[in-house]
Amino acid sequence: MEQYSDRLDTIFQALADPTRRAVLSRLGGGPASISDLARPFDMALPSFMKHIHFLEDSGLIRTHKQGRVRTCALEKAQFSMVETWLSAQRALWEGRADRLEKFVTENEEE
Amino acid sequence: MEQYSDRLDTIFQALADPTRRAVLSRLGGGPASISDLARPFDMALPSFMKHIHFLEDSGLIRTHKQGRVRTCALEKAQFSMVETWLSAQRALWEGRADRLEKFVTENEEE
DNA sequence: AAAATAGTTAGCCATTGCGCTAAGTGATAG
DNA sequence: CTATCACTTAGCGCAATGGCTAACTATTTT
Repeated sequence: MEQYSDRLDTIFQALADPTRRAVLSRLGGGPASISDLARPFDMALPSFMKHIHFLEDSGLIRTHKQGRVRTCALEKAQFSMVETWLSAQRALWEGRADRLEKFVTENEEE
Repeated sequence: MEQYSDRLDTIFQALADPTRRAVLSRLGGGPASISDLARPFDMALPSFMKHIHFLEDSGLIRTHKQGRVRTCALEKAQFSMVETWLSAQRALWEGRADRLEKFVTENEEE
């Protein structure tokens, strides 16, 4: 359970970019193709694709190609990593020394 | 309300590093000095200080120097930015077209 | 079959991130 | 008043990020 931290790294970093967050919001409404997703952004396609790859590597979206079209969809479950971390953090503030706290501190301190 | 997105950038990026998350967890237990915080990490002090500055710039911690000691403390309120974004995201999945959704989409799409 | 569409690959560039060492400052301890 | 302590500043090096253009592949459309 040491890659828990690595996953969080990647997820938080995926979320640290406005383009990627906007893509996630868009996908909240349902799946979409790369070009549909890219349209609102003033950015060359290859640049945009990097964001898609980043999101896919983080596990926040999954994609699948059919014919010449690649469709992207949210991987909602991945968001719970963030929620778990936040809850654990709150648990610490509140001085609760429960499972959650142990789990996180043991996995975070290097 | 255009810097809402910039704030999120900085906050998420602050969270995208295991050292910084560990510091936040540590501070969850109460304020601490720089050297106390740095002790567990196998890292030169100036390197560690960059993390502290990053956290302070993100607003997730605040610090204050007295004599030669700088004390750091959590700025818990800042964590709600993340929670708000997550809630908004969930609201989108659930097709709820409420205030939250509008707020986020209007501020995210560039 | 030719043209248009939807991605993809390769490579360049500037900036930022994250580590380091060396040397400096200002407060406190002896 | 000298030494130590707790940062702080300056600057270096390397890898990753986020943008670009140019050129390519594979699928539809016409």
